Amino acid sequence: MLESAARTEHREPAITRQNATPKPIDADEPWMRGLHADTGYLLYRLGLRSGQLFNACLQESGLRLRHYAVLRYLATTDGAPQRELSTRLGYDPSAIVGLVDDLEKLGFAERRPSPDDRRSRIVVLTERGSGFLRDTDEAGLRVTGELLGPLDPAERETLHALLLRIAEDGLN
Amino acid sequence: MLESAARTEHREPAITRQNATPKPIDADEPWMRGLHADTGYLLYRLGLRSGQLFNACLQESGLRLRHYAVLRYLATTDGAPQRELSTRLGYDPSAIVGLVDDLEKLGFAERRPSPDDRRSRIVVLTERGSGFLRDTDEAGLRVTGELLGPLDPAERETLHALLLRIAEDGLN
DNA sequence: CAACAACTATTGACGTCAACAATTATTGCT
DNA sequence: AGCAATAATTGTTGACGTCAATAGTTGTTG
Repeated sequence: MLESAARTEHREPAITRQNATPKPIDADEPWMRGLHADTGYLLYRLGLRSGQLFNACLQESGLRLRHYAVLRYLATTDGAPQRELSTRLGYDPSAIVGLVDDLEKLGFAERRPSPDDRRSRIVVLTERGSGFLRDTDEAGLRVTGELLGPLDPAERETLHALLLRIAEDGLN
Repeated sequence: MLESAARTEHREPAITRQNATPKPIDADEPWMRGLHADTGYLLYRLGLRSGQLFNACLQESGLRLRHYAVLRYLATTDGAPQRELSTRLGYDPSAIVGLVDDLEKLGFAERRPSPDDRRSRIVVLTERGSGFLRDTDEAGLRVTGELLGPLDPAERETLHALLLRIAEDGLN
C-alpha cells in the first residue's frame, strides 16, 4: 500500500492551456480498444473532456463548472439554503461557501437570512444571475454540440435518454 | 473576472469517505430536468461518478485511476516510453515520473533502457502487473455493472458504441 | 567533425484547490 | 436549563497542474 496514494481522483487539467494534448485517437488502434473496452472508464474520460469544454467556455466569465452548477440549481428552485446545495450537488459544505462568495461578488446571487432558521442562509438568484444563465445557455449548447459531433440528432436523443436512466438511480 | 477562478475543473471528491452524498435523484423533479437537460453536463456528472466508483475499488490496492490508466495502456502496447504515456494519456511528463515510480515500487512495472535511444526509458508491465490487472478487471466490470444498473445488455451495448463514437474524434 | 538545436526524463518551486477537522452560532429535544 | 444536532464558516493538509531548469543524449548542419 502506498502511503500517499488514493486521495483525489478525477481532476481535469487546467483550462488556461491545452495540457499535453494527447494525440488524436483512432478507435481502430488496438491500444485504444483495450483502454476503452470498459464503459465505466470510457465514461470517466468523456466526463473529463466534457468538463474541460464546459470550463473553457465559462472561463471568460471567471466562473467554473461548479459555479455554473450552483446557478443552474438555484434557477430551478428559486432559493435554497447552502446545506441543500451541498447535499444535492455533492459538494462539501465548505466548498459551497467559496462558491457562493464568488457568485455574490459577481452579483449573480445573494445570501438572504432564512425566516425559519437564523443559522441557515438562503441563496437566491439575482436578476443579473439569471441573465448570465440565459446568456451562457447557448454557449453550453454549442459545447454539447461540439462534444457530440459525430452523432446525428436521433443518436443524441437516445444517448441522452440512456444517460438519464443511469443518472436516475446511479447519481449518488 | 475573479482573481482565483477558472483553474481546475473536474476533480471528484475523495474516495475514503462518501462525500456529502446527495439525496437520491428523481428525474421527474423539475430541478433535475433543469440540471440534466444538457447532455454535456450530464456526461460530466456521470464521469465524476464513474471515477469515484473506480477509485473506490482501486483504493485498497493503493493506486488511483491514473495508475490504472497507465497499466491499462502498458498492457495494450507491451512497453512504451514515458513520453508516449504522457502524450497519449494527457498527463504532464513530470506526472508520469511519479506514477511510474509508484508502479515500480509495487512491482507492477519496470523501467528498461531503450535499445535505440539511451535517453528514453521504456516502461514495461511485469508479471505481477498484468496479474493485478487481471484481478482488478473483474472489479472494474463489477463497478461498471453497478454504474449501468438499470440498463439491459442491449442498451449497454448501444451506449458503449455511442460513447466510443464520441471518443473517436472527441477525446482530445 | 565540431557546434548547436531538439528531445527525454527528471527535479523543484509555485499556486490552486478539494477534502477533512474544528469552530461558532443556533435550534430542538427532554 | 442543559445537551445533542445542525448550518455556515475557517483553517489545515495533501494532491495536483503548470512552469522553469537541468543532465544526458541525439541528430543536424555548417
